[in-house]
Amino acid sequence: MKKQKINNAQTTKLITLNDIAKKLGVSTITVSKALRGHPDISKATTELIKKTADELGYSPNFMARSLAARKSNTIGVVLPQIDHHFFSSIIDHIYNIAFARQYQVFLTVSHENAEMQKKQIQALLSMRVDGIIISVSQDTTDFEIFETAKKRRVPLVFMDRTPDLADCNTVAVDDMGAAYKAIDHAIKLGYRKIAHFAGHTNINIGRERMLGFHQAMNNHGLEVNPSWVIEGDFGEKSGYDSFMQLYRENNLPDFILSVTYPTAIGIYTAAQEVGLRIPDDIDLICFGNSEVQNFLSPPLSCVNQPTEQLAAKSMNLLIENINNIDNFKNKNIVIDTELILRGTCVKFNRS
Amino acid sequence: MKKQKINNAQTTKLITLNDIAKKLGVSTITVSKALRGHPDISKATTELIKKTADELGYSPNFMARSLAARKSNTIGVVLPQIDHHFFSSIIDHIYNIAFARQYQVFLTVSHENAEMQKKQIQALLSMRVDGIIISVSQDTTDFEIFETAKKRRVPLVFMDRTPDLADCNTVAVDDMGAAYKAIDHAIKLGYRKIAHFAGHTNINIGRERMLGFHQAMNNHGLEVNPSWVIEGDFGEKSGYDSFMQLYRENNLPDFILSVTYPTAIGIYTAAQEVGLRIPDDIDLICFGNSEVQNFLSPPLSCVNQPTEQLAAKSMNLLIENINNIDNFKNKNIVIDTELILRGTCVKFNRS
DNA sequence: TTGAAAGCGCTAACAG
DNA sequence: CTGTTAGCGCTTTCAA
Repeated sequence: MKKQKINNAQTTKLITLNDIAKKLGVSTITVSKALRGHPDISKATTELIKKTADELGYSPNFMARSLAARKSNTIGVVLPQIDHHFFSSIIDHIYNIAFARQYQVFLTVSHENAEMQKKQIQALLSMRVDGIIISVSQDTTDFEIFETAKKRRVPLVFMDRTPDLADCNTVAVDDMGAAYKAIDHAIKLGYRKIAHFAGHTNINIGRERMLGFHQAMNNHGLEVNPSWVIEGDFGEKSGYDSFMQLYRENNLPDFILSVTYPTAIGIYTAAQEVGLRIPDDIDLICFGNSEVQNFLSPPLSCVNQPTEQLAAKSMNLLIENINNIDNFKNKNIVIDTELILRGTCVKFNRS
Repeated sequence: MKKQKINNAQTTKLITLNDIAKKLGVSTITVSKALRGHPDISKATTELIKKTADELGYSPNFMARSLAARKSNTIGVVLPQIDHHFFSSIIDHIYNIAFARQYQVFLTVSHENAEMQKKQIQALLSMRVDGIIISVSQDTTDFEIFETAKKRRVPLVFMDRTPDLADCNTVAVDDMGAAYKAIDHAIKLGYRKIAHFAGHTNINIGRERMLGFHQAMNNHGLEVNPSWVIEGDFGEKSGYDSFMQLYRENNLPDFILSVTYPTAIGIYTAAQEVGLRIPDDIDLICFGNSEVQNFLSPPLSCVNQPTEQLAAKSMNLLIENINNIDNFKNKNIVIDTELILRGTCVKFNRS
């Protein structure tokens, strides 16, 4: 007695190349080639195969394809945050470019946590991404995982936030120059009691901004008051806390260079809370632009970090590297910035 | 003469299960099991294998694993935008939950374009994701691709923005109730000349908000002025344009229910441009909360849409469905909202 | 222009 | 507790 094979509901089998091949009486490989538009196959056959595939609702299996081809056409992106205009704008552009260039992108968010970041890079390597764009988490001190990627010959591009690593691809903003510009501007306005709410200085952006700050002060012959240089992180709370600390010490400056836009928001919150007016009682400027800054009270001036350029140059660099793994020479790209002046940092308000 | 195999630099071969197996003199499958912590394998062997894998720098091949296991442990997420607090906050929570539940997530952004959205869903199906969470693009009118996913037995959860589709999983906010609450509040404040800058009404959120608006007006015996109900999209420009249109017609209302936060920003821009003050000359409230609304001038009141709940309930529902594909009954989950009152929509400003 | 052979790296099912 | 067999769906040689 023959056993009847029950084609139960669970097994709604997906159409494979083979199914199409059988139905058409050709070989699997012919179908494979036709579907990819390979010139080997005659136009007529290609047409027929494509049509049949459509009718059957064929959907190529990405896993199988990548496995066999040893290429995933996928890039990984590791960002420290996503719910922050700077990064969401960047990722937005990255998706666009990737789409145009036929790449899939795997985005992961480390939440400023180096442990997570490491796991995520491992996962990305595990998915055999062709390359990775990464903006490192603020607490990154261990670079081993980057070396691992390198050893595996998976190209890396560090974007905006780069580690202290010799010979790697970087695409960053001229942070030092930008900080210099901002402080220079403030001093020319008349400010003298100038503070810097800095981020982590183990990350390039924190360090560079700090350097630019000091350089501008020096060049103008101004001393830096150490209690006005506060290292924190890049978040809102950090801005709030730093402000409050100085307020309690009755040691508030006239002007603050805020290391990020969220930090500036923290300063706004704190100032509002203690009844101090911006820019009259205390003035500031921050790094990072976003549309809503126009509608803050007062509109917040900033150093613009061009997200589209960051995204585009990072992608180009990465793809360039992917297409030439063997003798690629790492590049370090620096992008210029400009001051965007709105309601803060535009005039000296103390008499 | 024997040919010498040259192990050139290009071929930095990745370690495979087999390599580990050979080195240890065990079988591939033993290694496979050990690495996955399968109870079949003795503790000692497992330890040894894990150690060796580490030393060799083994990284499992996700493609091969998924292909063989017929399960990718990956979910797809399709969002209409990302550079917008509402969505970036949601995706943030989704990543967190996915990580905790051992899922990889593939995020795609449709940019409010149904064509793109379709391609992206196809790509996701091609990657054999286990399920998809989607917030549909504003111009979605064709639901075929959703049916396709259904046919392929890939569970779908529509989040926040849901299509007119019978029998599907949805997680949404009580938009009608929220709009009602907002308008009810405005009317009680004393407003009578009330407008609604609506989004696309082919999408549930646009339609529901519109319904709530009308219902509240009706219940208070107020007539709706048709020229004050403007359908547009969910973006900033739409808010700006609608405002300007009414301004030019000299037909401005007292109060606007703005369909999203970006639309409200558009209204702020327009008002500023023509020298009208909010909330004194014209008042408003919008859907969607974000921290910065506190710092707008004036602070913008809103209907809060709890992003964490949206993310969590969507993920739970999806995973529940994935784990029980066969006899899962679709669910429709509705989340309550609340008014967050700040500097707008708090008092009637006309005499 | 088409196809056959071989294998990508892994795992399920079962046998020992 | 360990291993064998078979195959996931596709593509890359290379031969016909």
